[in-house]
Amino acid sequence: MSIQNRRERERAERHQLIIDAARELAEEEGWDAVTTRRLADKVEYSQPVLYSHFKGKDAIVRAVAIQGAGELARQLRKARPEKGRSRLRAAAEAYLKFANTRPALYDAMFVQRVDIPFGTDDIPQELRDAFGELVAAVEPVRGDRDLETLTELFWSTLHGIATLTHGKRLRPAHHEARLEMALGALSLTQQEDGL
Amino acid sequence: MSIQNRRERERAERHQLIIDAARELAEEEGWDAVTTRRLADKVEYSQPVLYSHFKGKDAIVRAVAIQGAGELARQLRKARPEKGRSRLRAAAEAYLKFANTRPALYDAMFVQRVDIPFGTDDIPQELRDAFGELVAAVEPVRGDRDLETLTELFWSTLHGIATLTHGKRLRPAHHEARLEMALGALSLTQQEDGL
DNA sequence: CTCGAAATCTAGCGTTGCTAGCTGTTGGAG
DNA sequence: CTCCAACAGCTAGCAACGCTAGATTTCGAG
Repeated sequence: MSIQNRRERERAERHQLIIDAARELAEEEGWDAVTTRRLADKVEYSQPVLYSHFKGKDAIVRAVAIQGAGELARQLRKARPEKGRSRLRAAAEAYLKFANTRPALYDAMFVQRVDIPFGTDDIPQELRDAFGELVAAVEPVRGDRDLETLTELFWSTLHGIATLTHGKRLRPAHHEARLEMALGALSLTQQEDGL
Repeated sequence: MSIQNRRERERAERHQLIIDAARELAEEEGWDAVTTRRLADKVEYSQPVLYSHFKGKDAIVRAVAIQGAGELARQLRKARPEKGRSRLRAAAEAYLKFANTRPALYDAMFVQRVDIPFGTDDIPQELRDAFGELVAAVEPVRGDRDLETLTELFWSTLHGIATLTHGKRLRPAHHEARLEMALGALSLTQQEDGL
């Protein structure tokens, strides 16, 4: 039985090795550089080994994305406001910092057509966790608005800023002012209906 | 001289033919289906002809994207509020409708790594126009906030909603409520500083 | 030591974006 | 009217891609 165990352990290690190699390659040179040949080279196995671990290249990207969501959740969890600042701001800054410092990872998670199950039941726990952190950050400013809807709006705003910034479509110098304005808009004062 | 002219005219027509074919193919089957071979087939020329018009496939996508921006600008311009509703809402609805009904076009414009000049001088006029329409829609609710920054925030929010919706990451049933909430947050009431 | 199964690799398929170089057409010079 | 240079367009092919069939090596069980 212990031989079986060793084999399984080695297999799991290699599984993770592939994921790590893919992420590193993507972060260093972008996803275009992540070809099955280069990836196989990097882990020092031949191409078909990749396919004994993952159904295809997409599945590798998906695995990287899911672990990336775990990392994002961790970053959000440990983001606590300095005194005199809101939790909402701390979460927003942590989110945007993540998107900015790990653009390839962020791409795999939320930009590339990667079809992680989202709408349905089996959403990966990592994604639930990350969204949960956003919910917690939004809660103090919800007023009488629907919490989940407000979180989706918060997320959409952050995602929009992150992707447009990454595509150089927003003026970098105004990043702070934009964030300030976004937080101001989302946080305070209930509005009357029917504009 | 008229022979020269005829040649140039025919060339320009074929140029547009290629762009249209690429857009149609992308809208019908997604950008993955837009290969140089299929595109050449569709316009009934051989592959190398494409390269006498465009530097490469990227340049074709870019051309489609820029014309798409023109289309978006037109949609925004003709979006006028029904009575009792804000211009901001009319613009937001037109923007999201565009993103939703022409997802491939929207992808080429704002999602794919397509590197249209943005930050610098020579931004295509079509993009300036589209952004200008957003500015105009935001103006009535600016309060004393910076107009361009507020427009960037408005755009970011719309872009975030559009892309996350397309990726099935937001609950479709709550689309209306989310938009309502977004408009409410962006429109009214100046907030005090320093959260 | 031998054997069979499991693990791993070599080699190759079909498709991609792109290009070198041949071929047939055509408009202007003589 | 003839010729020919210039050019438009095509055929064919390259290197790199994701992926896989089938040969080969490895290694524990008997």
